[in-house]
Amino acid sequence: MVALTLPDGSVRTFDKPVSGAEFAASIGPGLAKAAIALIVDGTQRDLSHVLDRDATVAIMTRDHEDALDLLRHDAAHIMAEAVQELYPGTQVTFGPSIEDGFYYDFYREQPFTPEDLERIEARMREIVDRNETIAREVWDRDEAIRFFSEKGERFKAEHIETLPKDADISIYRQGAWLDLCMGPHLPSTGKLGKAFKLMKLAGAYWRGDARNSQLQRIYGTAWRTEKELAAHLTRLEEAEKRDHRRLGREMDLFHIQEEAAGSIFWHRKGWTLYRACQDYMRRRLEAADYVEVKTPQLIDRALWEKSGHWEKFRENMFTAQDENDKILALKPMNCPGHVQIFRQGIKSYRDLPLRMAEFGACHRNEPSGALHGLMRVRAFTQDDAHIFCTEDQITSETEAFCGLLLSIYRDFGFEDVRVKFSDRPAVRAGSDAVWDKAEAALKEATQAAGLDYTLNPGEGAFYGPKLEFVLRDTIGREWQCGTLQVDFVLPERLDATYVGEDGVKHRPVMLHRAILGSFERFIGVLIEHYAGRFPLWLAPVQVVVTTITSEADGYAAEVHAALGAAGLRAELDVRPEKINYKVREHSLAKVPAMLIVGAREAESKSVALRRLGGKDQEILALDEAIHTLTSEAAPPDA
RNA sequence: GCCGACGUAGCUCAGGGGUAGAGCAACUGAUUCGUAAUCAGUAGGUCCGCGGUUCAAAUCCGCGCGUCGGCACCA
Repeated sequence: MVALTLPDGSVRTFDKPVSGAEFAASIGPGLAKAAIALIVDGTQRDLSHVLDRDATVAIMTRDHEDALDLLRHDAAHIMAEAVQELYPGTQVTFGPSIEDGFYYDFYREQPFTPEDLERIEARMREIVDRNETIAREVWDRDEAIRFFSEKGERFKAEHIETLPKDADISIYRQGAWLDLCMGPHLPSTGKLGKAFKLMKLAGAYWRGDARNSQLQRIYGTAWRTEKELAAHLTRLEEAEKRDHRRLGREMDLFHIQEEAAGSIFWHRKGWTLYRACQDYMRRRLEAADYVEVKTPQLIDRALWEKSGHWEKFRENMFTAQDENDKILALKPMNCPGHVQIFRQGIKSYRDLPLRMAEFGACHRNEPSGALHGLMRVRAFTQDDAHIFCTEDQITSETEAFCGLLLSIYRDFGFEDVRVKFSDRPAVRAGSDAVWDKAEAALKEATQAAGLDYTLNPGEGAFYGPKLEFVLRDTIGREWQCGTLQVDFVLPERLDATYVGEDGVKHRPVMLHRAILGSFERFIGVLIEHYAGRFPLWLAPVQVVVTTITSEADGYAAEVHAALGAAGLRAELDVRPEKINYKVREHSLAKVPAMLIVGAREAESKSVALRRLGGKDQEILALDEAIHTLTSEAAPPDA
């Protein structure tokens, strides 16, 4: 007797073991047809899995929340089958399901081309039409290794060797093709359906290690229905429209050119946005009792040797030589400079915590393949600060920092913040006792600030644990911006001390912290988050005054002057164009507000206020319009 | 840095061994118009750079640079 409990609590009993497919059929023919897998006591199984003991069993259909993963994983297998049919000699490696789709990494001497992708996709559709049965087999380990080795599948053979000795070696066979895989899988290839598409070719390394073989990765996307697929493709187009590189050009914010790869040419409008952010940050830091400093760009190699950067970070540092061949490095970080300021004069415990901020322009020689618009650059300015404090102050300083960070993110329109906590790495400086203390302090402070965190075990810096703050934007993408790192090492290396209450010299702890991260990156995130439609306080041009007829030109100039006097960033457009044309142009330029004036407005000293994207307009007295706009344009901390 | 693709007018892109092409933008002129494209005309090019092959190279080949998509990297 086998008693199987369904999720609704009902129990069905059978005289002898039944397969999942038979179990589904016993419930109903519709379910038998829709079933794609089982969940037995919480574990996913193939539909062919034999239920031979009492269990709780759910039948998974395509509508189940985990079904997409299964479909995508099968899509990866079907792609691998198609590739090996079309290109014999290609070796398979791994092919998992990922967010929005799947990929499979292949080893093949000859590169795949975009045309190959079309052929592969067409073959995949044939395999779906063939509706091959997918069957699980359990093989003997040595036999499996021998089989794959003889086939020339050296990556698979190597992989089996690294599996635990007691692991089941399961093989999935579909038609004439087979692959080593944990499963589970769909009952047949036809169940995948048609809602998939191969997307792009990319390089990847075997086991993710740059020292290993270079593999060719093919990415695809797969969905339950063709409608979902179409929606996904539309989402990608939308994301492309808000790409900060595209908007940066369209909105005349900045550009990059090859003579300065990785550095930004900020145009007038982009620089206005940048300054709005920087002015805001400066006010917030001042209000939070930070002091602002400025340290040198070029510093002698000797200091970087002392700080440890020369040893740990040399690869990423730009250097210059003076006339005596002395080597200077462009600073990649501000910390050593800040310690030099701290060391001037004698510091007492009464000076702590000392919060030293700098809008520090840093240069790092990032690998060429890493550069990406504003998001990954070689020259950037951090909203950097170092808090010199005692060990006892770590908790309160961290808590205050988290509060400040959340408030600032909220002002910029980000409510959704995730925290990653990275604890001690294998190779580290400092005693376990100090690490215990620092890790505990960080955790405590994070919780006190009301933040949840996920653990990144062993990912801390060699000099201390760290927190990383990740923003989620309007379309759900995540961006790492803020960071807080506890550092016991640098104060020691660069000999920073303070005199304690006991009259004896002590080492301060340094907290490295940034909220926006770099202005470049953060502005990139802002552009994409708002799709260029900035709130008034950030918009480079806040309002355009424009005319319906040239009769109103004189009045429009008065309005423009009044806006300027009220501190608004206003432009005047008196070109003799149709109003439709001008509205369209300024709308495309994403100017948040337009004041449109014609003969009527000139007569009554009023304006027609039109909001970006708005359907209609509001007729207001000029004073009233200025009042409305100036109050909206006030930065959130004002 | 690695793999692949790409680099032609301000932008988006076509072309391809023998006067360099379109749309939009720009400029000039006309149009005075009520909320997302008025009409006509004009001008615009080191076809990424450097070498090579060729009677002839934007086109073919080599090297370099850059960009894009991934991977690796992100102290």
